[in-house]
Formats: sequence, structure tokens, C-alpha cells
Amino acid sequence: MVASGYFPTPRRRVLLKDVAQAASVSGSTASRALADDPRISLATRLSVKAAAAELNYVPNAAARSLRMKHTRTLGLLIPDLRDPVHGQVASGFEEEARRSGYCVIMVSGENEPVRERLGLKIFAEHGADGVAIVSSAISPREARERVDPDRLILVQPDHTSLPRREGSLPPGVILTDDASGLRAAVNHLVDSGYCRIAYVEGGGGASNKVRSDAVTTTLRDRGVKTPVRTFAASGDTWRDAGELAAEIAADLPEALVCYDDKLALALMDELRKLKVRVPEDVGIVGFDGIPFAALANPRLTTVATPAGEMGRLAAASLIRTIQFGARLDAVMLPPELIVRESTRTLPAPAGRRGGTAG
Amino acid sequence: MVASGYFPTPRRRVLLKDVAQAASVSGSTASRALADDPRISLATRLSVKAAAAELNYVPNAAARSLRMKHTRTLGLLIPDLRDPVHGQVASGFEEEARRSGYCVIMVSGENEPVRERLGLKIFAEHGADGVAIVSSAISPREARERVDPDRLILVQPDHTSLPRREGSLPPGVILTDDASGLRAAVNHLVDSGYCRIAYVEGGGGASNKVRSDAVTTTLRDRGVKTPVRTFAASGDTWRDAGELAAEIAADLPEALVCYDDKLALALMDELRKLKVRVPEDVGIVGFDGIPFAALANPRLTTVATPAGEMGRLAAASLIRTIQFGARLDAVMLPPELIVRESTRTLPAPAGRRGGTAG
DNA sequence: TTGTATGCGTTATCAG
DNA sequence: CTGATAACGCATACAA
Repeated sequence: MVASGYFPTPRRRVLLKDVAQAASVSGSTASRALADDPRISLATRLSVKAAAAELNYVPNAAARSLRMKHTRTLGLLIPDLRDPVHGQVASGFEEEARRSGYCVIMVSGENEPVRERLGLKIFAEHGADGVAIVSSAISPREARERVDPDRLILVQPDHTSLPRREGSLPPGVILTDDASGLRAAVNHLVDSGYCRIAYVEGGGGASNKVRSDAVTTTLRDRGVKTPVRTFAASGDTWRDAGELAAEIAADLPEALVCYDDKLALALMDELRKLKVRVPEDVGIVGFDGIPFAALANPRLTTVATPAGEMGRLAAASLIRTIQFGARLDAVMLPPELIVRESTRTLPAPAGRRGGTAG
Repeated sequence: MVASGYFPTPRRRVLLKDVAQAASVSGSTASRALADDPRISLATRLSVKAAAAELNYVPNAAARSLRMKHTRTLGLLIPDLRDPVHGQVASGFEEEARRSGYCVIMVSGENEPVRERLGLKIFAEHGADGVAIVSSAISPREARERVDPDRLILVQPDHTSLPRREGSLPPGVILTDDASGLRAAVNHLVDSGYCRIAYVEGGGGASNKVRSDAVTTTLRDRGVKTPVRTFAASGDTWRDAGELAAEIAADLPEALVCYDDKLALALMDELRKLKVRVPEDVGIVGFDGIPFAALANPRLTTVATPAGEMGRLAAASLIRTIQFGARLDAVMLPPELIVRESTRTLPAPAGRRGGTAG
């Protein structure tokens, strides 16, 4: 041994056995003490805990997991953390998870099946006790093949194979009642005197179809004869908002029901370039209720969904299942129409029953 | 044994030894084969891999970590996933991490020291190979006490104890050059003829001070005599945008430099309620360059920062350090002024040199 | 009430 | 080139 130098803190990680030694007990006693095992006397329990605190003991999750067969970890597969809606879902999920002592490993799937499958594999390797998939590109069927369905929850799955009626929802699915939301929106529109209403699509997912259909049928139910026009999503190509706005402006409907707020906002922006005024020239309603919809000019009328709540619910549901073996249930959350400035009450042209104008 | 029923798939998890058995080799050979150890013959390597694929083998990360002393996991501590800026940082971080085969465990600190410390502890328990803290509430000093500084990166740390000059930045820090961004913004403003410029604060963090100071000194450097007014952040209380807008509207400056885009957007909304027009009555510039700033009406002039890039950089830096023992470096990213509609060229009142009006 | 011994699934060391 | 064996850090069945 050379006397010359000793190392400041080679800082070997402190193990349970170190704590045990410091408290002059065996490893098992230390383990039990830290776990508040009632069999351990209060005295030793305290002294062990003191030692642990003193030494700054941090249990090794890997070792524990290996032994315990669970990780207290949840996997969250989400398309895009930059999206306001997904951000809210993620936020709610993480918060609820951690409230129960779970930590979450998050992977963004970018809406690409390949990445999503990779994410699922990661969850498997890390032994996630449960996983939530938000709005995925892969089918619910495939998802359930790849991860234990009892430990899987699908949040707003955007897949056509999924029935959308409340009663027939398979367990482990959380979604919003888009149809009812759109119905409210369309009702608001026709109550306000709008007739020539168009729907602006937003991708080829199932939600798009549900929303589109809801618009159509509600309009029919309300006796509106004017056919519903539908913009965009022509073929597979994605068109940018500018093009879309131009097409819309060329033959303006009275109101536009948009697939979501992002689209609505982008459209409003492009429409403004084209000198069409909202709501004077055209009414617009969005979907989602993202925070900036409330700050837009004009403020956007929208169908708000409880995104954060869905995330929280997903985590809570998963954890309940894990801990108590409860069955995963299916829940369909009600969205809420928020009427703001992007729609108005139209002056009644003929003599129809309009809304009660203020 | 009763013959009555057999269980469909009690599905015991398939282990390495199962793969080994299926390929008729020992566990060690199987392990090596899957790791592409060159010592294993191509033939057996292939057969092992085939068996693994066939059985759908998924390695157990916990066991591996326990043995390997690393987890291929990164921890990301972030204030709020709902915030557009943080969402972008998180997105970039996750993407880059996963590109290198790392997975990320994310915890939101809510800007509360208690939660942040808890998050750090979680990372420690799970043996994160590296951790990034975004804009935290705890001091860099404390952070470095709680996690190995060689494995820690601070993204846009909002703490006064940190020097902000490029040369003197401690390693492991990634931030934007807010001062230069604000300088550009203010220069743009005075070039456009603005004189009576006010700064609107956004919390008591260090960034706020940096930005505020940059406004003040730039104005002084440009020879603007009119004193800079500062709104809000009175004491500790947080005031809502409405109040703030009222106070501002009561004695309108020519332009408002806002702490960030969120604030700017909220202010624009409230100002509109108060019938003050942007940019006719007052110019506004934000900071961050969140996507919706581009869609606002009027579109927001702002100092855009590369949020996603910071996240990516943080992850890349961490991983480089982990894998190659490289030193963490300090980097200060340049923001970029984006001039849009919320500021305009003022008609020159007297005979000063104005910008080159178009 | 506490200690001893064992195993969780992998990788790595050391023989063959 | 391949196989037995130990060890990673912890929790628990069993013994005392």
C-alpha cells in the first residue's frame, strides 16, 4: 500500500449490506426493517433506517425487480410529445403514475408501426408492469398480441377495427365520445343559423371517420338538406393548410368543422392571408380544446376533450389492475363544447327558427 | 393430475436458457451468440438467433443491468410536459436517446424542489446511466450533489448561481444565449422606430433577469434615453394576464418585450379585450418560438430557441460521455429573431434614422 | 425477533 | 469454439 494518495470518494455504491453492517444487523433484517416488516422491533427498525439515511442508501431497482418479478414501472407509448394533446395525456399519465410510486418510461412512436413495435419491445425488456398506448398506428389486435392484454390500455385508439359504441367497447380502452361532441358542435351550428356546413378531414384514422360521420348524421337528423362537403385527405397525400385554405376559400361554406384544433388554427391563419374573416365570412369549430385555442384571435369554438384526465385515468386503471387484479374497464369520456368567437349567431335569412340571439 | 383442463398459455416468460435449450447449446453460448460474440461460429450463432426469434425471446433488462452495471436508460427531469417548449425538449431528448438504443424515464418536477429531488432519487434507484435536468427549481450545486456530475446535464438551468457568459460556463450545461436573442429583438425594435419599450417579467428565475438586463443594456447601448419600464412579478405573487394587461393598457408603452411566447400570447389576448390593437397601438415580441406563435393573429414576432435541438444535444452529449468517457461540454445555442406581424415599422415622428421602411 | 441460505436471469471468468 | 460456474443486489423461506 502506497501512502502517497488516497482517493477522495471512489464512491462505491452503498448496498443494503453496508446499511446492515452499519446498523449491526444482517442483510435480511435490514431489508425487512426498510420494508417496515412488523416482525422487526421498533428499535432495530429505527436504527436501520437511520443507518440507511446516514449512508444515503439507494436501493437497486434492478436487483429488486429481478427478485420481485415486477418493476413498478409503466410504459407509455405516445406518437409525439410536441403535440399539445399528447403532452397533456403524457403529463396526466406521469403524474398519476408517480403519485402511486410508479415511474414511467416514455417512448414516442411517431405514428410509425416499426417504432411502435420497438417501443413495445423496450417495455417488455424492461418488464413494465403495465403499458398504455396512445393513439397508435398498429391495430389493437396486434397491440394485444404483443403485450399482455390484462396489462395494456389503449388510449384513444385511432383504429377502424374498434367499435365506437359505449356498450361494445372492449376492456382496456379509454376514449372520448367524439360523436357526441361533434353532435353538440353541429347542433350549436344549426341552432345558430348555419346550414352550409363542411367537414375538414385530418388524416385517415378512425377518429376522422367517426367525426365526419357524426357531422353528417347530425345534420341529417336536424333536417338540414344542404349536403355536407368534405375537404382534404384526398388520397394518401397530405396537403398543407395553405392549399386547403385556398380550396375552401374558392367556394366558402358557412361553417367549417375541423378534425382538430391544430388544423382549425392553421386554417384560420391561412384563411386570414386570403382575407376571409372568421366568423364573419365563415364559422370555424375545432376539436380537442388545446390551450391555445382559447387564445386565438378569434378565440376558437371547439369540442374540448379531457386529455390530461385520460392520461391520469389510464395510469390509475393500470395500477389498480396491477395491484388488485381488478379488471380493466372501458370508459368513454364526454367531451364538452366550448363556444367562443369563431362561430356566431347568423342573422336569420328567411323565417327559420334560429337560436335565441342575444 | 386431473385430465379435465389444461391451461391455454400460462405463458411463462421465455428465458435465455430456453433459447439455449432449443438451440441445443449452453446458456453462455446462447448469450454470446445473441451478442454477436465473434468467438461463436456463424452456424451456431444463426441457430441460436433463430431459436430466439422462434420462441420470441425477450431479454430481461433487470438481470442484465444487475450484471452489467449499466441500464441503457436515461433520466429526464422536466417541469411540465404540457408546456410546448418542454414538450419539444423532451421530444428531442427521447428521439436521440432511442436512436442510440437508450430508453428514457421521464419525471415531471412541476418546478417543485421536493418533486425534483424525488425524481432524482428515482433515477438513482433505477440506475439511470445519465440524467438531464431541464430548467429546474433546485440549484445546480444541489443537483450535482445528488447525481454524479459526470453523468448530469443541465438544460437551460434557471438559476442565478450560474454564470451566463459563454467562456465561464461549467461543463454539462446546455443553454440558449438569451441575451443575444433579446439584443437582436431590441435592436429590431429600435431600428423600427420604437423608443418607449417595456419588459414584461415572467417569474423570478435567472432567465428572467438575463432577459430583462439584456433589454435594458441594449437600449442603453442604442442611446435610447427613455427609461425601460418593467411590468409584473411584483413580489412573489403571480398575477394573471388580465390584471397585467390592464396595468399595461393604462399607460401604454410603444412596445412590449415579453418573457416568453406564452405570456405574449396571453397578453395579446387580454389586450384585445381591452381594445388595444397589436401592432398598431403596441408592438409585442415574445421568446421561445413555440409553434403557435406563428399562427397567432397577429403572428408573433419572437426570439426562437432550438428547444428540440437542446433536448437532442443533451441526450447525445450524455451518451457520448457514457460510452466514450468523453468530457461533458458546455454549449450555448444561438436563438434567432423571427420578425412577424406583432411589431411594425413606426412612422418616424421627428427626424431620427429609422429602419429602411419597405 | 433475527440470521442463513437460496434464487431471480444475465454476463463474464476460467477451463476445456 | 464451447461449457460449467460464479457473481450482480436484493427479498424471502426456513431455521434458530
